[in-house]
This record gives sequence, C-alpha cells and structure tokens, in this order.
Amino acid sequence: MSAERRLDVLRAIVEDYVSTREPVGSRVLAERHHLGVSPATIRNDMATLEEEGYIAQPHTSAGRIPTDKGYRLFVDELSTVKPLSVAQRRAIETFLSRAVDLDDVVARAGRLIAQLTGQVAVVQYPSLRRSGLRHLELVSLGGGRLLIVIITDTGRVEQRALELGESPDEETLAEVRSRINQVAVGRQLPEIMSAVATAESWPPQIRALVAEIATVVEQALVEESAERLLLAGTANLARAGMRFEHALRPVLEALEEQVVLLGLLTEMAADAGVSVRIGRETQLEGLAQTSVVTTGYGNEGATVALLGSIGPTRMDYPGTIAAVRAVAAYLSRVLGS
Amino acid sequence: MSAERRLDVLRAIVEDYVSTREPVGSRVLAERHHLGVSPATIRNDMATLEEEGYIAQPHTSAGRIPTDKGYRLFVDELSTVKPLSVAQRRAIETFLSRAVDLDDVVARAGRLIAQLTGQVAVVQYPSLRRSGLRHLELVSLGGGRLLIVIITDTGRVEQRALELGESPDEETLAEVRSRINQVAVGRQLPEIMSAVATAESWPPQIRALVAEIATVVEQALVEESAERLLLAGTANLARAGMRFEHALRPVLEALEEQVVLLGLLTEMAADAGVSVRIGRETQLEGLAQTSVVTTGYGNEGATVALLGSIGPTRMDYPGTIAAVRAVAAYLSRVLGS
DNA sequence: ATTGGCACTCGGAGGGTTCGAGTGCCGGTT
DNA sequence: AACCGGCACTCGAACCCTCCGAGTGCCAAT
Repeated sequence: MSAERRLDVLRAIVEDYVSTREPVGSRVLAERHHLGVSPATIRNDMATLEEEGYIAQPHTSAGRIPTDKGYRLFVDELSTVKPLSVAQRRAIETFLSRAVDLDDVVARAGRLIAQLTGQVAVVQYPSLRRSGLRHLELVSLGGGRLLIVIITDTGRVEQRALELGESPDEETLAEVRSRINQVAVGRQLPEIMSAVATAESWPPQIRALVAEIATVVEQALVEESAERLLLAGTANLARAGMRFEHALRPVLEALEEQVVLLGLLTEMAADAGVSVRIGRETQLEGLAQTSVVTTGYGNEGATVALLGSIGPTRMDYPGTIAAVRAVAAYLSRVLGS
Repeated sequence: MSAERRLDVLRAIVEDYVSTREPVGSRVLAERHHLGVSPATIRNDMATLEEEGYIAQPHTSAGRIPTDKGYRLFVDELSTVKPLSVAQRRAIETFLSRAVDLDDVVARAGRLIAQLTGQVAVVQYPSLRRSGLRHLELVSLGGGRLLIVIITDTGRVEQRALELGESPDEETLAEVRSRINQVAVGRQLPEIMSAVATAESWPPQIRALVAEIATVVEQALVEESAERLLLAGTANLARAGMRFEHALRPVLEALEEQVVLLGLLTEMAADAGVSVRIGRETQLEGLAQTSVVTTGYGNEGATVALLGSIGPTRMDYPGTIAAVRAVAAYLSRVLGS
C-alpha cells in the first residue's frame, strides 16, 4: 500500500468534498479522479487515513469527510496555488484605485475579498503603531496651545492638541519639525518617538519640547489600542451550501466579539506570509466550524495591518489564499502611493 | 358586535403572538385575556378582523396572526408606552458616558440598543451636513498651504488642506478665523458656509480667502455623501425565536446594502419623533419580514443623525420604541456636553 | 348580540417500510 | 505483498400512512 497514493486519495477527498459538499465514497472517488485503482483499494487507503485521523465518517453508511487535521495536511502539503485570472487582477486594481480616502480603501478591500471568496471578509484598519510617519506637522494655535498632526504613510491623519506654558516661537517650531521628520524616515511611530526622546545631542530647549510632543503621541498610540475591524459579506454565511446555515448564531457572535477576533488576528500576524487557521485551531468556540485565512498588508513589505477571509472549514483553500494574497498586494501598492 | 371589543381582540392577538410566537386561537384568547365573552364571540370578531385585513391565518386549521396592517393599527392606536426601569436608564447613562471619543460613543449606543431590544441596532454616524460648528481652526503650513480643521459640536474632527498662491499673514488669518467663528454659533455647516460666502460687508481681501475656504468645506460636505452606518447585534437575527432563522440571507443582504438602508433611514428621518416602518412598508424586499424603529439624536433637539432597531415584524413595539427613544435621549445629552 | 354545539379541515407528529450508498472483510489473483 | 471482485451488513434519508387535536365556520337557541 503506497503512502504516496494515500495522499493522492486524501487530496481527492478534500477537493471532491469542497466542490460537492457531500461526503465522498470510494466509488465516485475512483470514477472522478483517475487514480488507477479500484474502489476496494481506495477503501483500504481510506481506512488507514481514518485511523490516522485525516478523515472521518459522519454516519456509518456515509462517505468520508476530511477532519481539521486532514485539511491542515492538504493546505500544507497537497494543494497547489491557483492564480487569479488577469481579469480578476485588473478588477481588483481598478476597484481599489478608485477609493477616495483611507476608510474607503479599507471598505473596498473588504467588499473585494467578500466577493472573490464568497465568504466573510475581515480587514483591520491600518494601525498607528505599525505605520511609518509620512509627515509630522506642528502648528501653534496661540495661547500656548500646539496642534500636532500625524500623517502616516498609509494616509491616516490623526491630530492631538498639546497645552504648553507659552507658545514657542516659529523658528523653534520649524527646527523641531525638521529634526523629527529627519529622524522619522522609514521608521515606525513608537520607534521614532523613543529615538527622538533620547536624542542627547539636541539643544536643551528643543529637547524639552520634543519630549512633550513624544508624550502626547505615545498617549495617542495607547488610546488606539482598541483597533477597529471591518467586516463584509456576512450575508454569505447564510448562503445555500454553507453547512452551518442552521448554526449561524455562534459564528455571528464570534464575529461580533471584535476584541476576541482581533486577538486571533494578532496571533496570526506572527506567521510569515499567508496564515491559515483551520477549525478548532482558531481556539474560538464559535469559529470551530470555520477556517480563517489572513495575511498582512502595508508599505514595502512592512505589515501595518491584517486582512483576510473567514469561511467554513470546507472552503476552497487555494482560491481563498490566492484572493487574500492578491488583495493584500494591491492594497499595499495603493497605500504606498 | 362592538367595534371597541374588536380592537381589544386585536390588541390581545398582537400581544399574545409577540410573546408566544404561535398563531393564537379563539380559546386561549378567551382564557388568557379576560375579555368577558366566549370563544365563539371572539371567533366572530376574528372573522371580521380578517375580512378587514388586520389578521390572517397561516393555515386553515391554525390560529390567527397579525398582518402588517394589524401591527400598524396596534402601534398607532392600541399600544401604550412601556417605560424603561430605573436600572436600565442608569445603565444606559453610565455606559454611554464612559465613551472616549465619537466612534466609541456610536459603538456603545449600538451595543446598547442591540442588547436592550435583542435585535439588530443601526446607528448613523453624525453627519457633517447636519452638525453645528464648535470651532473652525486655520493653520498656515507655510509655502502657501493652509490647513483647515473643522470641529463639529458632536465632537467630529475633519481636516482639509488648501493650496493658496501665497501664505496669508497671521493677522489676516486671525481675523478670518474670528469672523467665521462668530457667524457660526449654533448654525449648521452648509448654512454657515453660504452665510459666510456672501457676507458683503467684509473687507475684500478677507472675502477672497473666505470664499476659498468655503469652497473647500463645501467639497468636504459633498464627499461625505456616502455616510457611514454602524450595525450591531446581527447575531440576534439568528436567535431562536426569530422567525426567519431559515431565511436570514435576504435580511443580512439588505443590511449590508448600506446605501439602500441609508435611503430608508433618510426617508424615516422626515417623521417627527420615533418613526416605525412595518414589514413591506420599508419598501425593501429583504426587509419585508422585519420592522424598523428609528429616531433622531443630536444637540438640543436638532437631529444630526438617526439610530434605531431592526427586528421581526413580530417584535415588542412598545419596548423597542422605549429603548430607542431612551438611548437617543442619553446619546444626545452625552454629545451635547 | 351572544353562545353552545357540531361537523369539518388540515398540519404535524409518530411509526413503519423501503431504498441504496457505502463500508469492512475475505478469499483469489497477479 | 499489493490489489481487486464479491458479498453481507449497516443505517440514514425518503416516503407513505395514519392518527390526533387545535382551530374554524356555521347554525339554531337564548
């Protein structure tokens, strides 16, 4: 009994089950995939695969379906990339490039993923923490008030006011501004702020002002801890064919628990490239029947946030991975310009 | 046959059906609500009510359920207000007052409504168009660039840059700033801008600058036409007892069509006080089985946006109306401070 | 106007049967 | 040793039938 063929059988089972949504038996397997062996032989392979935990039988007299472990093996070893069509790529590009501002870009990315995968899309808004600084603007508002405007390289704008004893003069401001912006190039915000706060060689009166500015910016970073998520395509969950039509509640609940969902995404951000969590691997009860596919996006390879797709464990992994990766790539490009 | 009792019967049918979710027959009606007449009499009333289109029979041998028209009569004439408990009011107040910024206030209001009504909550973000101006800040960025910062009385902050031929001097800026802010008090943005643009008595060089500023602000108002909505509690749709557990798709789809949903809300904004659309009155296919209850919120009675709850036509109207109204009231108060 | 009585309807629950897909295993073949 | 045809067995899904009872409309009586 060849171990290699057994993997072919597993691949065939996954592909068949994903496309038909029916438990697959030995006969159709032998017919549809030219494996060159008889159903009886396949049955033996299936028995072994079941012992090893890759597939399971919903009922005694039914075919087999892949387990989480089976999908995991399929994703890691058995699946091949499924490139998007040129038309699809072009559609992504033009749709994203029509966005008018950051919110719109994120919303459009969400709709794209939902539409391409036929599943739920999740997009994290670019985080201040992980963004680079495009420009920091300092504006004296008079009466000792200073307006700090942070413009990130993802196009996000955030402003904070700072109360000072007295208004600094324009030259000082100009110097602080140019010094900070010089240090900033290509670095992330928290890093910039700590670098700036400890720049010992700077003149003392400037250092004092810079320290105050850094404090305010740090404060903004902390407040932002409740990052925002965008969901799209939740109606897809109720589509015919999603096996949990009748057990939607837990899934919807899990998706509404944005804090928990964010935790999962953050964990997944640690993986390089596209990250896949299958079924119970998500560690979330509500998502036990679903898989999550995510990847990072941002500027020039630096991840500023995640985006991804959530669907039934019985999803088209190669297609979903391709869609998520493509949208992330174009999104990064749009943000970078 | 007393017409008055017939209305009592209708009220009893609505209340019973809402609480039991079962078609209600003449016998239980006579038992549960002390109407003082026999089931046979009630049957006659029911026959009349059915002829008039207020109730209907799902099957020949089943009890009656209210029609959209029946609910409408109930809401308009038969229901009494159901005040929230003191504990509930206090919970709303403290929960809302803990919000840290505008986004958070809106999110919290959504969660409150979803939780109080056990249905889906919709909250429209305060619109720039309908907001008053708390403060307009003008900042010269040097090189002929001017930063315009709009702070609305709902706490929303929006900024736009303006390219000028040359940087205006600080005195001019200060004068423009103070003139605009003087005109602004208590008026809405579009109105302010047109008032300001036509202030003939102002010195010419100031009028030119003001006109440019007004153009940019108008532009911001136009761009905002795609207003944002927040949804919360969609998981409630899948709760046991929501009759459309198995026909969720159209509802979810309708909720995702934010443009369409916004159109409905805008229509409803025309009604004074709490506005109720029942079933097909929404004119949306996907919401044919649901009712929408909304009301405006804002500062001192001026509506800046809507918020509301969406649930099955078979909802607890008095309770939903009370919850929506209460959250709107506290939300207005929080925003006003 | 109201009511008790009565014949009638019909959806839903329960129970039994059939059907067939799919399995595991055994013994034979290459 | 690997593969395969054959066969007995299992069991869920579908179907059919029957029965039950809630609920109705109508009628004659009060």
